Amino acid sequence: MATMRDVAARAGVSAKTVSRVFNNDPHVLPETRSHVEQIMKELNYVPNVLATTFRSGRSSAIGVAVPDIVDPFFAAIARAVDTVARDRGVATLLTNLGDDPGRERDILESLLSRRLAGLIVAPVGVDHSWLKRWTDSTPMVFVDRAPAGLSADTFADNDEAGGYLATHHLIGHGHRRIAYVADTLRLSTETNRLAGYRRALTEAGIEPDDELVAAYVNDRESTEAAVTRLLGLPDRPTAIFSSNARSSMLVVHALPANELAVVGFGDFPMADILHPALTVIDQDPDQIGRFAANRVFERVDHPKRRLRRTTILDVTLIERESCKVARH
Amino acid sequence: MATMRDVAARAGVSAKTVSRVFNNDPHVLPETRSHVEQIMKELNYVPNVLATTFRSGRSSAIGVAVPDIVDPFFAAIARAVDTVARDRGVATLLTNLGDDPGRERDILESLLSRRLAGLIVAPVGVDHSWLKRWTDSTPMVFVDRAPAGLSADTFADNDEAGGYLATHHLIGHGHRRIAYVADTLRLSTETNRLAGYRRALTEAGIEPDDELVAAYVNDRESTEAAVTRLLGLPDRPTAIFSSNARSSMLVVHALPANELAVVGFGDFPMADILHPALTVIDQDPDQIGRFAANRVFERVDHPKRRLRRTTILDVTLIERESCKVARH
DNA sequence: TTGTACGCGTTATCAG
DNA sequence: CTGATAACGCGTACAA
Repeated sequence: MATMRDVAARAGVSAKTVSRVFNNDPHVLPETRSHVEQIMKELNYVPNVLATTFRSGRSSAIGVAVPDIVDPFFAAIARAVDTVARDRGVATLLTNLGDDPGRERDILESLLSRRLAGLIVAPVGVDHSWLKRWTDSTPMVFVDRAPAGLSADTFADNDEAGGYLATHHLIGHGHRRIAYVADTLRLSTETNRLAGYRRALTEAGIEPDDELVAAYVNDRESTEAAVTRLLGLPDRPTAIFSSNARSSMLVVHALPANELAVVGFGDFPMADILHPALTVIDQDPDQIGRFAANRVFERVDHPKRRLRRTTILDVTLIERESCKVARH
Repeated sequence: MATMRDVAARAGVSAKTVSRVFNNDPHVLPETRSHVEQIMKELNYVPNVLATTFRSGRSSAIGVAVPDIVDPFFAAIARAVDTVARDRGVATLLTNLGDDPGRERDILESLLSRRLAGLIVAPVGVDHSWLKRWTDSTPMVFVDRAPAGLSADTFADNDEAGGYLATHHLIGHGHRRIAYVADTLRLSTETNRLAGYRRALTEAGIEPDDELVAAYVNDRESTEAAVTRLLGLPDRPTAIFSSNARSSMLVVHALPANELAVVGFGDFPMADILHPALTVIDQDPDQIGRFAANRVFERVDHPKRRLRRTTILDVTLIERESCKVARH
């Protein structure tokens, strides 16, 4: 591993000159430059990014932290960020937070202590006030969910509107007994979707019924149990609003085909090939990722510029077939 | 951002003592230790990982580079690596390579120049000889595909056996005209699967027919075109072997339901919910990720230990319904 | 145009 | 057990 000094010694110049050549400083004689470049090639010189970052305090990488890389929604956000960052010659470092809120701080702090140029987080924790210490040294952007106990740039979907849209659409198809299926109800995204669901019902003169809300649907057993319970209800539902993609996949799997109408929150690969093809609320993770990445760079380039902190993105309904299943 | 010196000054000790406390060096008086710990808490001291890594040369992070994070196969590998690394208190930095072989080197070199403890790569490039320069400073493990022009630890699936298994299974269901659908034919994984396909045919006394091989199936149009061509053949196929998950999703989408029997290489979410549910060759990405991560740490802990370089993992056939579609 | 001195935050060495 | 000093590789400030 050749260092700058090695190159300098071999080229008969000072380390500083090598540095200048590498950073395209114009104040170098063309002949000196080409000579040094020659030696750099010979020695296969690669600058130690660590030393550069350490010295300058400015890193050329941004971090992305998401609850679960395997979730196509978060994967798509990450890829979009990577695309934007790469255009700028910036590397993207992705990390999995997992679903344990208690670990979030350790993981994020380990990322931050690498002195990244910026950080994009889809949080799982319940408190982010401890991040204040980092906010003036590292631009931070939250996606999917806003932070708790901290004011920061946020790009989130209009979950309430999405919940409303889905439910309203099912009501439009004549349904009045509509079940709500969720994973955890701890996160604000879920509670907002639930609120939208309730608003649509109330607006249509339907009394929300807590018996129709099934939470903690996150694996095959819990889904089977929830579906069985719902179908066994005396006044059983004719439709289901599944509030996240993972639950949607599970519900579609557990439900006898064409038994109930279904609308899911969050599109996923293959949703359009199912029988019946699943009607969904689309979140456009690609857009979220691009916005978040651009915001990070905007904060890097213009630290003082004043910008609206919170951006709520519209969601749209993609109508396919599952919403048209007839009421039994 | 308090530094070690700040803590040292406030605690009335030297920086080295703070360092010792932080690194649990036993040679510190308990009272000194608790006093320093107190101050560290007061000042919210977080060590600068960058400086530590820079100085010591030892990083506490490993890198993972995959062609596409959104592909559930690679995402699962990455998550498995992360799980193993976290148990060891090591952070995982994930990066997207994209499908441009030309960019691979830049991206990997940018990761390596951060002086990671190890690197796990699912390569997309055609030459990796340039990596030799890094191999003695950074343990490297390849997954999914072996490197080209470089000898390194590799955990790959038995692609040839998988291709054979799938084709043999279809032959067992009475098919003799079996099409082979692929994305690129550039990568060794694909050519090995193709070799297995040919071996199964030959072994059954069936002459491989190049007209039945459709390559470059990677988006909706190319898939439509390929399927139309295959179905229009005078002696048209009665079954398809799709050699990767992405092609499988596309083929299943483009094919009229129950028109041809299908077996796909690589399982994916929802494959079991399709109509008919897709029979697949399962690759167990979770196992690959765990193996790769453990190997990295083994190389870190025991640099001199001699280990078998290449590990070929068995694949299995998950029989569902799509292989049973009758011959028309 | 080029070079010298110094420091970023931490750890290794060696002395006390 | 504790501290002073040097060094990791590079960039900044200033001098030549």
